[in-house]
Amino acid sequence: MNGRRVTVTDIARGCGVSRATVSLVLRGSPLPAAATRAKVEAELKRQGYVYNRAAANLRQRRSSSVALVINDLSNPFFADFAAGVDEALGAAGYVTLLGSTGESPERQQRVLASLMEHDPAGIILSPAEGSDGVSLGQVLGVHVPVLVFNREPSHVRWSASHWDYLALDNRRGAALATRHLLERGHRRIAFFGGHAESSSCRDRRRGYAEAMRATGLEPEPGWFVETAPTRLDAAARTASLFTSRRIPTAAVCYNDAVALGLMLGLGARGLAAGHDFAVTGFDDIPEAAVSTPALTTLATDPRARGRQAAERILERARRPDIGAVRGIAPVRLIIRASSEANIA
Amino acid sequence: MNGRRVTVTDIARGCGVSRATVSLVLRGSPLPAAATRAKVEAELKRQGYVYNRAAANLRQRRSSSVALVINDLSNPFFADFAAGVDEALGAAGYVTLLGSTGESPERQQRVLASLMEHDPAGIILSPAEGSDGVSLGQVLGVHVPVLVFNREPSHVRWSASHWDYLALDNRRGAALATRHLLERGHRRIAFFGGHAESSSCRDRRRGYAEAMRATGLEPEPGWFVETAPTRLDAAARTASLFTSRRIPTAAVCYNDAVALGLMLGLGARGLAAGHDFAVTGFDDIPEAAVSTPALTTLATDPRARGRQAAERILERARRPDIGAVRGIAPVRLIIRASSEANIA
DNA sequence: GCGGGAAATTGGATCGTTCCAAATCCAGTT
DNA sequence: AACTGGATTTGGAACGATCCAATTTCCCGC
Repeated sequence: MNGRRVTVTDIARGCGVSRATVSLVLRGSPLPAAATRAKVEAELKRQGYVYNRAAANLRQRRSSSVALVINDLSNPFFADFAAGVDEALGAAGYVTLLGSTGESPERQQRVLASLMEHDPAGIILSPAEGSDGVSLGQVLGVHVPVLVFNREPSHVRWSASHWDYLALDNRRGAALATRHLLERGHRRIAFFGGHAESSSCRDRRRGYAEAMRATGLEPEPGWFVETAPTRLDAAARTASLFTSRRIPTAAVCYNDAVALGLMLGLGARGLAAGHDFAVTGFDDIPEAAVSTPALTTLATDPRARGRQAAERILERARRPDIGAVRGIAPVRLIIRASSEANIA
Repeated sequence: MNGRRVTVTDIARGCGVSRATVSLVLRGSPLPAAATRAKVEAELKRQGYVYNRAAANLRQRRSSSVALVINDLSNPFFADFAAGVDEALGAAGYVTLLGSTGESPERQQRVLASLMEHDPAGIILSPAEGSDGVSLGQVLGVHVPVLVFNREPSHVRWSASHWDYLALDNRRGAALATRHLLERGHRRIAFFGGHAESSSCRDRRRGYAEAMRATGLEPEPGWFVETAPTRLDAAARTASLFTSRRIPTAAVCYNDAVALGLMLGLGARGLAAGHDFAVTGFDDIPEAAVSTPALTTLATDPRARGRQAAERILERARRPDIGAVRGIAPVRLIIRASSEANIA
């Protein structure tokens, strides 16, 4: 319980060799003689030595950590992503510096500034809503490798920056869901939920609209309903779908939370999702598989995305010279009962 | 994009003062004259200086990080806990070193060893299932403050250790749910689900039994049903409740997953939870509020637990001498429709 | 017994910061 | 002009590891 930690100097003194030799043993160099190595190793164990990586990193001018900044950890999608990042970083001998911002750009600035002081080898940032690329550029400086995940901050000149980008294939995902509903015979299909100005919502709307037009259908303005990306707001705005001149028989929803909210809202109007009205989501959160009805949605494998992000940032740390990479991760349509509705 | 980071020496040279003076300015000491301070600050901005906290920590022999090791980040309960920890640590100027173990004790050992090398000011550990206190003691050593969250590793001699402990008030929670059902007039109440050997299940069963006896009722052996803590297994074992000589009219469930499973199982037997049979859960997962019927359960506020854990570990880092603390966090009964059943 | 070359070991400087004791500065007194 | 004492400033040694050039040890053949 008393203070002072054991250092290489203590070990060196304890077994009559120099600090340099102890250091060689610690790093598994082949230089030390077998007998010396054994002697040192015994002493390390005897004194309960713990390596001080901070000191080593200082001398070696390198870093053994990567910062991970997450906008919303309580969202299982991001929590899984974080787990994936940590898993891959750990396997590569790096440690994860966590920062969560709770979707606040101001807090994000503070968190990033604090993490930068710990000299991370790279930064994986899932930006808070409303992040500004210029402010980000200010805290992050120009030296540290950065990977932006999932959504685009405003005012980023990607062409001029060295930031990597990794996002889901929102456009194709929404198109897959839309085509699925079209194949089931639906023609009046709405796009429900999300903040229209967010980059992910824009992309999903675009995929939806393209799939519609590819079948010769033009989405009506009344079929776009904007909501907060939460169950509650989605439920509250269900009515908006039924004021349109041509009432939709199905909806591609911005994400699962919104879809579940819509199903609640439909229930309140006496409509059964999956029977009177078809619904699809996005994300495949655990609840999607067990809701009533089970939700047709797009699986994104956030854990694998996390591993991918970690590997990419480490690769960039190794070779800072290569140009920025834009990665779009595939999504997979999972068909369940909620899209089984008959056509009204 | 080129290498070399700016150091105090660069700043000192850049504005003709000594390193020591720059350091004083950096730390906001009142010693430097206003004019000097201004000059230095301008230079700091001009060169885009970033503080190197690792170097400072080395010199000052202190640490500005706390390690957080989580058994299962993809569980929203723990993800929320992590968010709370990070929030409180960040507010106190500390950084979170994250490690996730995926419920593997072996990986937990590796993760802890790696984190220890970064010299954290403390460790918050939510142990993997099957953790062994002796192995933990080996990696953690005896110097670093430790707080164990939520479950007890085996073979820990708490009386001899300096580890803090923080868990939910399982016993009182189960008692609250039981009393609630008793007040609604139920007399034949079962305790449904969970692995009897887990510490949390033991505690909850105990709270239930105590509440029953306090009303002069003796729980019958047939009223204890063991299940895996999952929806599926709970649904499958519903029948066991109805083989008893005196068939229960209500059940206190081990957790929400089990309760939701039981409600499914009841439905399959033609019974409506909340109408023909009363059910309570534990955890208040997001789904509990929106299931049909909505689930009466115990809210545990994991985020607040996280803040609490962070504050406790920082307090201990400040004063390592005080004895170990065992903390039991309150839980709150949330009454919803699932416990509204009439008495059969 | 000795020169020579490989193998093993080592002292001292260094990473970027802070600590500390000592040095310098600058009125204001005598 | 010398002196005083508070306010500022500063050089150099740490912190715990690693790098590097230099030194010591060891073994071999002659």
